[in-house]
Amino acid sequence: MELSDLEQQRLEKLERLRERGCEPYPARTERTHTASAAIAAYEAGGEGAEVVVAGRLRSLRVMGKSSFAHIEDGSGQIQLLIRLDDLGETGYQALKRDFDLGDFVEARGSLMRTRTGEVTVRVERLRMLAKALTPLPWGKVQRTKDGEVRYSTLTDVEDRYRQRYVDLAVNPEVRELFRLRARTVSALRRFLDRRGFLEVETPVLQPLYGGAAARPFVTHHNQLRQDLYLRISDELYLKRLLVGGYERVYEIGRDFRNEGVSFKHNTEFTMLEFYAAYLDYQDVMGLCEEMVSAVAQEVLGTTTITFQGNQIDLSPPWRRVTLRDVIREVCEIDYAAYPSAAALIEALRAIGRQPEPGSSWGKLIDNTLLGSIVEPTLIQPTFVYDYPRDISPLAKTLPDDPTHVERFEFFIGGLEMGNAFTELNDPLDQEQRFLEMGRLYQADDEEAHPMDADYVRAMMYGMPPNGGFGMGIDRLVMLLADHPSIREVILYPHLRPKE
RNA sequence: GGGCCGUUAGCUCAGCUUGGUAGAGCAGGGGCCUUUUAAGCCUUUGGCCGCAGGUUCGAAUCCUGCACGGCCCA
Repeated sequence: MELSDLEQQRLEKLERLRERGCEPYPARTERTHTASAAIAAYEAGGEGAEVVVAGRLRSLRVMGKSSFAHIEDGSGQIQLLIRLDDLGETGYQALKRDFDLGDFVEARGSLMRTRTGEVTVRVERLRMLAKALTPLPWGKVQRTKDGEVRYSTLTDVEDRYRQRYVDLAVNPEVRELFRLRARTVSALRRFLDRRGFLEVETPVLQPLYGGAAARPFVTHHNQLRQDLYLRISDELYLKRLLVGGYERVYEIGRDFRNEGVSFKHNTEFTMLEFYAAYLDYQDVMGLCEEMVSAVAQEVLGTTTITFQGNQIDLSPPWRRVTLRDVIREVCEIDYAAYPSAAALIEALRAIGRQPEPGSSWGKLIDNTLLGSIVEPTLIQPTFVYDYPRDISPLAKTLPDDPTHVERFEFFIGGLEMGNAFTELNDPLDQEQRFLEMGRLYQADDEEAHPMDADYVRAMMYGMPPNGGFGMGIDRLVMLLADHPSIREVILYPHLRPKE
């Protein structure tokens, strides 16, 4: 391994420690208090109490015969006072020469308060727990009465994503962001668990993909000599469970889509899907707005959030508008007046749009009218409902309009957050839809929904009427954390290999 | 896929317009300093200027291509 000059210097320090009989990577520690627990113990009358704290050396102010340091652990920071008189000549020299910012250390000592009022451990023994050979790119931190100002820390996004551990070590707000993400997921689980949903796990490797319009990744099982797809959604496996007799199921898991990346797309992303027997899509809208606002309340303590400068009110009820009406409202095109792809393309050209050639009527509505034109305007939570039948092969047709289905998507902050239907549970209709999809798409279009004969067979045994729902967790976290990029809220976003 | 921008010390960034031996702050090394907190003072090390070509007596700087990343558009 090639060591930089700075790393070489630290290696020499490590060797000096070893020569003196100090193991730089001991297996065990004797920590008695976290940083915040030690401070709490002092505040509870613990002046002079013995504690052992441990953490990463965050700052070091060495003076001739007395030094101050801060160490940081999972709970926060605490100051250490290290005096020559307390440690002895050898120990104090070691601190000055062989300890660096970034090292994990353990300090035994007594709790006190300094002249400036900060609770501090007066150290009697200082021990290396893990020598850091590579310096962390910390900037200095100036603590002011309103918080802290940080200087020149790691900011390059590429470095931050490629070495997320460094990003986390150095930028506390990034650590906080992923705590928020974890709290979001657990709040979703709690919400669904309380309402009688059963959490299940379905296959990630599937012999047939489905449940969404997307290109899959393909992999291969060697022994079985079988090609498998990484799932693009959980939908078809979850609904089979309703046939099995569960009334409410959900899954939170990773889906994979083999398409371009953007500020709102990562190739693998986390999806929540749930299915509930005896609910229709209007009921699901109610559950959805209740769930999202409950999660915000639990995670942020409020249902009013700010996303990219917009104040957004997540409290129910949310606006409900049909797809046809919202498109008419935003760009004055009534797609019902242009019942063919060719006519719709003309109408789009007339307002200066260049839709992708060869798009079907439904795709023009979904991608161009809704995705490009309407979606960015939907800042406040909005349910857009009743979608064209030919882009929704798994949804039940409207009772009074065979060209549309009982489906909604919902939008917040100009982002598409999720998708839901009154699920189609008529096996013969379902089979027809699969066949239709096959005719509608080119033979080589991988976005076409392949026929899933076993799914139809499951439905033949009887599937209760039900409402289904899917939501991108990453996007919900973007919203709650006010981050405009999906990569910021994924620990290890997909990047091209560097070399 | 297209356009624009970025890539210089471990980190944050100047320098490029107008070509002439590579700069700052922090971090690091040496020294002083027993209640500091961006500690302070003195001193000092550190560079494949993203990669590959081209122009030129001479390129971090001008030109071309490539890589990675960002933003915008499709």
